[in-house]
Amino acid sequence: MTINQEFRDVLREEGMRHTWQRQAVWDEIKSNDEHRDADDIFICLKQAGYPISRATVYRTIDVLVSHGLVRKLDIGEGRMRLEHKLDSHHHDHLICENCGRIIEFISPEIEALQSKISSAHGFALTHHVHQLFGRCLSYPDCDYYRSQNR
Amino acid sequence: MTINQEFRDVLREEGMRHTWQRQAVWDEIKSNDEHRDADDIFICLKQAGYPISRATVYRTIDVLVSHGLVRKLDIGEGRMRLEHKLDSHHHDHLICENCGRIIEFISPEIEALQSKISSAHGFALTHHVHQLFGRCLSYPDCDYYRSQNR
DNA sequence: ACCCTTATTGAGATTGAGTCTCATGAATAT
DNA sequence: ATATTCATGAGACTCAATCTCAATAAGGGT
Ligand SMILES: [Mn+2]
Ligand SMILES: [Mn+2]
Ligand SMILES: [Zn+2]
Ligand SMILES: [Zn+2]
Repeated sequence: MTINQEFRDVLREEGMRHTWQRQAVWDEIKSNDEHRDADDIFICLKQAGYPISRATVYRTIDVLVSHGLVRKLDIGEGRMRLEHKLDSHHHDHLICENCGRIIEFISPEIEALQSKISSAHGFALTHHVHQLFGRCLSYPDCDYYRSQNR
Repeated sequence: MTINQEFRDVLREEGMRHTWQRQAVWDEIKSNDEHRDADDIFICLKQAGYPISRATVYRTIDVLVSHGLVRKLDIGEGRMRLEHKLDSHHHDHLICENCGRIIEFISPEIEALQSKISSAHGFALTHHVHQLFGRCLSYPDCDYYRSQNR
């Protein structure tokens, strides 16, 4: 999954076709570590000159998610954010309600407690959503960052 | 908040008017402990014969939420579920992906860890979203329950 | 290289939860 | 009772995401 050739193979193993559209969406999502949404990706590709359709971007994102290459993140905005799973160990998120910053955190203790709670209730845990909302006091530019990022 | 007279007062303290529509929405939400959505409430009221509008149901829910009487629950279905906060200490949810059951859990350990993580990142925590998705092995009627509840 | 089959695409229509508009109606204060 | 002003209802509207379907192109076979 680190080089182009591999993405072509991931698709072929499922009998799916490798198109420049799919490659372009995957490349764009890989290209940075922010938590952008589908329309961000679409706009980037259009501005880079690709004649791609919004529907194809959405469809490709679903392909990437079903192959475990991308994760959708719903932070209650009415749209999905995305993140590639290349260098990723699982993590959850801290979200600043003022400036919008998204900080990642890992807590083996919480992960363990989740498993414990699930089995205590006779649940086979498949995944979880865990988000902490607040205000990032530690970033002095919280308000400035907000003004810069919509 | 347990008797009618009090809801009228809650509204009046904010200079808001007490209408039968607001009372009916609040009564309906109070009437059971499931996690229904706005349209469930609307349909119940219509079937009970109230000539209420969908817009009023949505608006009243927001009033109830802002007064701390109701909590919105987003479990990634594209719509909000609701729960009244009458007998409620804070809790989070286990959600069965097969039958749709929603089980409540409380974990003081996790709550404490959340605070710890937030302050470690210089965050002033305001609220959190924590949901465990899986399958409820402990309920033998999981499939049956699913078939009964859409 | 060329065909053929069939997955994929693009444009725009559609969906669905939730919000907004604004004329009409109702709740409260005096 | 009247006046004031907030709340309501019907339907238009928003916005992310999905769907439709005719046109296109990927990739296996020759
Ligand atoms: Mn992340
Ligand atoms: Mn609950
Ligand atoms: Zn901030
Ligand atoms: Zn179940």
